Amino acid sequence: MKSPAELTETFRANGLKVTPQRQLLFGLMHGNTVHPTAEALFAEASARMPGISLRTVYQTLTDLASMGELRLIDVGAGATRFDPNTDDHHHVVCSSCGEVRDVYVAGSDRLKVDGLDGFRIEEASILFSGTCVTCASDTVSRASARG
Amino acid sequence: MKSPAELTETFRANGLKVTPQRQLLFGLMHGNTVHPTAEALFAEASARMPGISLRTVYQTLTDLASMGELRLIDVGAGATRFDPNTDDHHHVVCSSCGEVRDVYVAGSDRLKVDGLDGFRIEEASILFSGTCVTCASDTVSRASARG
DNA sequence: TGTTAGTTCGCACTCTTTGCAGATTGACAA
DNA sequence: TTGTCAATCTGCAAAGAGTGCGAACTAACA
Repeated sequence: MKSPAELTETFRANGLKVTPQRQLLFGLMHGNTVHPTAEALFAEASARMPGISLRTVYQTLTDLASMGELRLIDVGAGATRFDPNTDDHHHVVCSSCGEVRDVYVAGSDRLKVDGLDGFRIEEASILFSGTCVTCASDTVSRASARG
Repeated sequence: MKSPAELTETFRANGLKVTPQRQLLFGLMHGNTVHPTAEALFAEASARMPGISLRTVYQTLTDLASMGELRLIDVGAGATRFDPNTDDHHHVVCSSCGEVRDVYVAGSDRLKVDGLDGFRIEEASILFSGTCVTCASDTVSRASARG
């Protein structure tokens, strides 16, 4: 995702207005690596700008996504996550706490895929799921506490 | 997924009852390759057994999934799809019509993944998306009809 | 400073899925 | 065949995540 200043330019260039709400969201998303949900972002935004609406958060996030500045991630559980990292990458999600991290995969061009008959592929996304370090050690702690 | 007869055994062995509703659903899912949604399955089931409830369809599908007889697929658009194919495979979805097909991927063991620090990976799923043959030719037809 | 098109906000509403509870019915024993 | 009892079914309410809409508001530019 571009910087807040660059986004300001881009929005104006596209005939879109740059409102305080949007500037706040640009700032909250820039460099953000936690892959927040719209609700989470709304909570952060509300703390800084009481009265901002969830509707506006969704609106702005959708605008950014359609401009290619943001990627929507569906980890298959609950709400959509938003990712300002537009590099070619994939994700890993903790099935226990829901944490999402970016992962970089090399060698995917050498995969042999059978069954794509006729499909014109536009995208391939890999989602790893498992248990993060924190949740893994929590499990260990609880186990030893128990027994 | 096991055959309806085998599932009948398995269910009883697990203390679960085998009702007409369940038998119908076993039959509808066995060998099913269209990756139906719960709604779609409910429609098919209703045609054969008027009065069956959507709640029961969800219930049975969930039971089958937790027994490992069915896989839940989230193609990131609308409802969950159900897949009786329990082989190690992945999926491709048509972003135009929503059709889902199974694909088999070889070489995924040789992928180099960076960023999994500490995660204990339990699963990796690959989702391809693009345009299926039917939708691709439809687009062509419309284009030539227009021009 | 005025004009106007783009925004914001709140609310109603859709869609998918789940919780609940009373009525029903498989499964097994007698 | 009948009885018993836990498992199941159904319908309805409700939760979670978004989206459509319209009135009020406000950037952006002349």
